[in-house]
Amino acid sequence: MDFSLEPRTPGCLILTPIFCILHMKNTKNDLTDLPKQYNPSDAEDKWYAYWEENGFFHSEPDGREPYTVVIPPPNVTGVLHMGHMLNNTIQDVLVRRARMQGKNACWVPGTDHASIATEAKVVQKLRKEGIKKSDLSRDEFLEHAWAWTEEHGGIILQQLRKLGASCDWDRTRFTLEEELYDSVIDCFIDLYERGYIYRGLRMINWDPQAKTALSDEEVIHKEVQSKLYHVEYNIAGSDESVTIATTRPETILADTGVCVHPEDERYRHLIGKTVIIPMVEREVPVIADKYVDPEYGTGCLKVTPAHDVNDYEIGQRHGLDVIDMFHEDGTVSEAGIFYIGEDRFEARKRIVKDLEKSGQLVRVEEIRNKVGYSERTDAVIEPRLSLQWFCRMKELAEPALENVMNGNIRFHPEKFTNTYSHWMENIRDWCISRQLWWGQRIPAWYFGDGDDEYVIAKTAEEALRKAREKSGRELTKDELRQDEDVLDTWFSSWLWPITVFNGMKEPDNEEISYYYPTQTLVTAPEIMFFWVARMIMAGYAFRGEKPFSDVYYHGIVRDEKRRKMSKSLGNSPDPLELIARYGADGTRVGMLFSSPAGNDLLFDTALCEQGRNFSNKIWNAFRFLSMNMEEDESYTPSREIDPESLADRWMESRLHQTVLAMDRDFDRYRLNEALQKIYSLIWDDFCDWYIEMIKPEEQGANIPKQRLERALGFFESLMKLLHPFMPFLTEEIWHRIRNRSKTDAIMVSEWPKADPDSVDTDSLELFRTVQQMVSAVRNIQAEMGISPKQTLNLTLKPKNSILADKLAGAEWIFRKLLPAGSFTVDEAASKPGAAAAAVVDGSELYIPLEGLIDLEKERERIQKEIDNTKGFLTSVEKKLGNRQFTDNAPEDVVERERNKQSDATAKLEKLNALLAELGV
RNA sequence: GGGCGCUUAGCUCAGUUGGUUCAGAGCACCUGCCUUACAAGCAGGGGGUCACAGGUUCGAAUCCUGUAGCGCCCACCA
Repeated sequence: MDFSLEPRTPGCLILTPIFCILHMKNTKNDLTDLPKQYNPSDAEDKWYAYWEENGFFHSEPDGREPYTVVIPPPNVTGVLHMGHMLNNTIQDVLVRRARMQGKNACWVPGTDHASIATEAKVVQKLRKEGIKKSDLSRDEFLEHAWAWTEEHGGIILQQLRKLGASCDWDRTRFTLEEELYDSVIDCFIDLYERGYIYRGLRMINWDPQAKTALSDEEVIHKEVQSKLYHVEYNIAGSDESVTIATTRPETILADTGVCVHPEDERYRHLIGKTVIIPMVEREVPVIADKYVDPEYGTGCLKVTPAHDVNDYEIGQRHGLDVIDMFHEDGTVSEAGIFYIGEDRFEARKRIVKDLEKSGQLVRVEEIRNKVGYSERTDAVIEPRLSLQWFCRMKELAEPALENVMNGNIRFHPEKFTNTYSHWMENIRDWCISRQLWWGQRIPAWYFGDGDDEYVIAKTAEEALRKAREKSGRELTKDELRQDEDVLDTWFSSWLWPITVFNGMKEPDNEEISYYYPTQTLVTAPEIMFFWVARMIMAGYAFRGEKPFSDVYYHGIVRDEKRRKMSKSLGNSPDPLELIARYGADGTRVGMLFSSPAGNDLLFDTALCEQGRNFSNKIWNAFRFLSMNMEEDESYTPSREIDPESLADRWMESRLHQTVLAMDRDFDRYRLNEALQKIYSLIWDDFCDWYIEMIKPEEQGANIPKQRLERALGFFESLMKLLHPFMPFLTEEIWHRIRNRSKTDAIMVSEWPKADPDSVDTDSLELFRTVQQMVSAVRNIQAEMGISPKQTLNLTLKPKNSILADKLAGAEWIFRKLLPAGSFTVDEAASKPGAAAAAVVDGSELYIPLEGLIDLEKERERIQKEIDNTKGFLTSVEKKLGNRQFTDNAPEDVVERERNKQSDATAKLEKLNALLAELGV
């Protein structure tokens, strides 16, 4: 195996390796170099190349705490779809944040050889070229497969770069590369020696299209409309007959018995007699077994041990013959006697006709039943008796179950532990051999005439030695035959967190010791059994330790109609087109906005649009700040706030508040909530209020230098908090805000520290009052139809003197946000005649509107307020009037209600007074 | 057949320990604004019996029981 995953770069994906440090232009109001709209594609390739060139993605073991994530390896020949987009966006957000927190973040990328899927694709491709797989030798076929893999392999990894994935590309692995291949073989041998792996004749799930055995997990049961055929079987040596119901009449040809319930009076007399199978005229015994449900069908069961799991078991119990009537491709074999060479479903049609002709088809009933389909080929699964390799699971499952149930491994959302435990408690042996060529070949070597004698060995040499030892014969190399089959893909994937660090071959190497156990696995619940559960088992089996601490299950990406996005439906947007249209950042935000853990994502491009708009908002916020820079002046963003400025104190508090909340969200894997918080902080708080407040007093003037530097300081922190979600834009802004050294990237900057002491609740509260007052004025402007430019004289009547001082100090804010002519704060103010008024938080505000006011409208406004307040007050008073409440509720709750009551009462009084002044 | 989950504004969904205007957010919608960062924008606004029926409690979107509808997982009923 000499396959290197050197990324092959398709033309459309060439990354621009050109990088130049951007210098901020301090050209006042010269916006020629800053377009009004943010253009993501310019920035994205540039910054990705920058990150890669500076080795920011690469991790080496060191003294820091590791944060390791292994990618769920996509199929090597796959292309990026929306599911990958979501999966990898989430991983990237987690990894980027961990990196900024100072952890040694290591995200290991790679691809999966996807045995059955890839082989199917290669077979299909060869068929188009007129080559049948059966015409090729194993080696010839593998050559084609490798060629295909090299041609298509790694495209998906290139595409992940477009998304911004901060994978450690130096660590890219492939499940079929030599080291991993070897590890899988070692694993097989080890489990064999420990007694977990055995070879046996079992009823397995056969895929007649792929011509291979499958595990139980690869069978999908679907409910379908079927026909239940009632067929008459004659009793030998009598005129009597029994009617038997079956959904698969073609298998009549392989019947070797008829079974009834031992206590079924209708059929008791038949037990021990002989029945003649229709068509083939074979005489088979009538047996009794409690398995039969007398209520179902006719209460009489035909037994086909070779083609049904239950029938096989019944056959075993009663010593029935086993007649296998199908070839491996599902066509009828010689053993079927009739319809030889016909497909199973064709044979079914024909036998129904023939039975009808012979008068043995009694009736046909429409029913709904479950039929198993191959997960990969969608072929109807044929239960088939076959010699396969199995892995015994019960003991392996024990620690895997225990450590999830006791919280050592946490699932997010937690509800999936139920599904997991249910499966683990009922786990069955795993069929691990596949009749394919693309995969790790089973290291079993047969000698002698049959398949009974074999040894397990890694190499032919070793096998020969062992075989000689075991047989006591001087065997030659030619007498050894290696098993033709390969291992289930998942038999290599379950080692992924170990083998990417070479932990099978060198269990104590520095890397595995440092990076393992990994931290978070991000995947879909669909593959919980295929992969997650098995990785946990392998973790304990081979390292005595969990493979990861947390599993984040995300949902399926669906379209607006809740249909799963798929190629065949054609309802899946091309991720690269989305990135081209909305930017990688916009697309990432769109994916995360509506995607709490565990929930399906109803994808809508409107969400990406929102993400793109957000990019533009940030871009323009930066554009505005840069407009205010003096030419030839250098600016150093500052996190020293002006303690005199309410705007600064408030913004500082909001920042710390948000960091605290985001950290909590991240700890609980609520990524969308963390995103929404930083989104709102930037848009609603920083842009809509903070920037508005620091705008220059006069047109044409610039924001004073220190104030601008503080704004830039805030902006930098905001960009850091946003970086895990929108890596490209934030990096772009980061470098534009100030000239930086080549290695000073936001992606390796420090995540803001959450400090509860920096949350100044007084300032938050005061600013909230100011906001409400400003909004009240704006409401009056809107409702009265007053132009926002119309100068207003503003009088505030605060509820107390402390607030009076504070509001007086905030005059500049009111003036900045409102077209205030005069501004008065007076505890003893009385309302001017023709004025609009509002009550905010116990304080009043008046706007004289001589000539502008519509008294009737104003009355309506006030009356509406009164009605609302009254409603609120009565509900509070009702509560307080209830003795049960005041006696039983905690003191502070009652106290709160009392406060509400007095506040509302006061407000109501004021409003009534205002209304009275307006006259009736 | 067994298990798990969901039902909150037109749509998609938050709502943690039952108690702060808790009935919210985004989108959509309505009104007014091209206010020199941003119309991909700004300001203002309307909209919900929290699926239904009971119960526990001073108090329920939140806890319990039942009903209906929907979804998912598991299972060998011909």
